Amino acid sequence: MGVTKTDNFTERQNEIAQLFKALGHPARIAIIEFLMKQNSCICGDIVNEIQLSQPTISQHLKELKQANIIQGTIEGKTICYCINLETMSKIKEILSLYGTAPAISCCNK
Amino acid sequence: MGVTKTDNFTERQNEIAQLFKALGHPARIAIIEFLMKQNSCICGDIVNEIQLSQPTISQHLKELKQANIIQGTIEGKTICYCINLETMSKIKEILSLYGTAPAISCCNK
DNA sequence: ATTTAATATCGTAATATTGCAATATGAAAA
DNA sequence: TTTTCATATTGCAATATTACGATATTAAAT
Repeated sequence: MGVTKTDNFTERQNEIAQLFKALGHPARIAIIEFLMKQNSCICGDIVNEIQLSQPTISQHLKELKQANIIQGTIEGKTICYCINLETMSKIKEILSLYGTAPAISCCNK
Repeated sequence: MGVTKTDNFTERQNEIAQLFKALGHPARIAIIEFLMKQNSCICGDIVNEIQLSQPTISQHLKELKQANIIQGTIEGKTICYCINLETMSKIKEILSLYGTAPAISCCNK
């Protein structure tokens, strides 16, 4: 149905999935990498950097913002986006929980 | 269009996005958490644990398998799935690249 | 050989996502 | 205050995802 049955899962599971989903598109990965590469905030040059239309980039930025992965501050008629380090740490913490080696395992012998 | 323009991005960016996309559903998060909780491989009791039909679970397992996040080994008429720790480390490495504080930043003052 | 049990695949309906052209908005510059 | 520039929103077409019933597959048990 294309509709996710969120009721079956915990709030935390849904929240985690939302975070990863927001990272699950190459344009959004490219945006994050660009923000990192700049080592500071940039504004609208993302559109020049990435070969997608301005509305499409704007939409991807919106999704990253909604997931709290980036944040934007208005600077005159420009907007300055950068990575939300708190959210990034949060994601890393989640992953450390998933990545520890189990004592017994049939597959990792 | 619902179609992702993968050509605009590097192979690595597409690969990373695929990994996160695979993690971007609460059922798949629940599956991973269950696999971790078991601290060993499990088989088909995922269907009992998660309130989704057997075909749906099977589909989610397939996606996780294709992304190399889990792996399954056949054990008689049962299949034993477990987390692929190598892939998990890979994802963690990627995130460490994204999560380091930039020297100059307009948002994190 | 048949049955049973576990998992996968197919087909399909409902909904979500992606992308863009057109247009709106909002703030500085002229 | 009109223009200009940067970004957001709307509307829509194409494709992808999610979910499940029905059915296939596969291997052990009888």
